[in-house]
Amino acid sequence: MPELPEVETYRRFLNEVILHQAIVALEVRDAHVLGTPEDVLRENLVGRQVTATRRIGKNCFLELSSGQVLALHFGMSGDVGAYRHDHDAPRFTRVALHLADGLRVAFIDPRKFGRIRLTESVAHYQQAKKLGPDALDVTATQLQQRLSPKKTILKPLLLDQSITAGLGNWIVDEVLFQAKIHPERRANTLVTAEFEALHAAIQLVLTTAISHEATYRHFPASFLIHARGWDESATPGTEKHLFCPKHSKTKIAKSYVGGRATYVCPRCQPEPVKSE
DNA sequence: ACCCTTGTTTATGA
DNA sequence: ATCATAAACAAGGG
Repeated sequence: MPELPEVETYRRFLNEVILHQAIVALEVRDAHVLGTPEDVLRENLVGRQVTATRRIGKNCFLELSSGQVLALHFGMSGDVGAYRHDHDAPRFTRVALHLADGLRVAFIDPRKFGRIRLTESVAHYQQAKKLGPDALDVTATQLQQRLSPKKTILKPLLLDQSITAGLGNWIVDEVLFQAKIHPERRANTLVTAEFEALHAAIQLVLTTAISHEATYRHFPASFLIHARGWDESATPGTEKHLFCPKHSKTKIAKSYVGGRATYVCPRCQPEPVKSE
């Protein structure tokens, strides 16, 4: 689930539990999630402390007292947790930082697409990974500048972390629904008012999601996410509320855009005409 | 047993 | 150079 709102929620959690405390041990339960060799990581972590936390898009950073930075990416299924006793370690804990006061901070990742690596600075990492401006910082003008030269369809561009960092699959669908723009519109056909609507929708969706700590069930009824069928009966074909939150008679359409599952209200988000 | 999945990287071909 | 597509990564859960 980790898109920007989840990662921001993780960052705030880490900021609460880990700041200004000596790291006394690095426990590696599965080295697969390490993007830096275990011994190098241990050398740079043990005896140091985290002085600040940062986030760009879906990446979380722990700034260390050594000046180095620990970069966390959560892949498809990453999470964080804290525990005190070994037998209380969350299931799928892959790595844990042991703190001076006995608390252990867990990097949890069932599917192991996440990575923990050391980097010299946040700026260096941002450049190396080609991350664009964070989705919460990007302005309507910047969006227009970055998107309008492109003739390709909008949704894959919004998922592209080098254009703007932090938007994932469901958020893009939610943003486009709130902005009333079809995901297959060509980016160069959007008018200024639509870039402004896009920007407003990004702000709305991200701030709403963060304020609910990314718990989907608590999102407003006006959100498309409730039509994705993630709740209760998630068996394909048996999804429950498949109707538009604004047009209770209009069924939400599911398709694949850029190879990703995509949900659209055909009435709120009219399909582009062929000439576009 | 089969199909789906929130992300990113890489290969391949147009 | 740009773009589209698919596969790969790994594994849980329906």
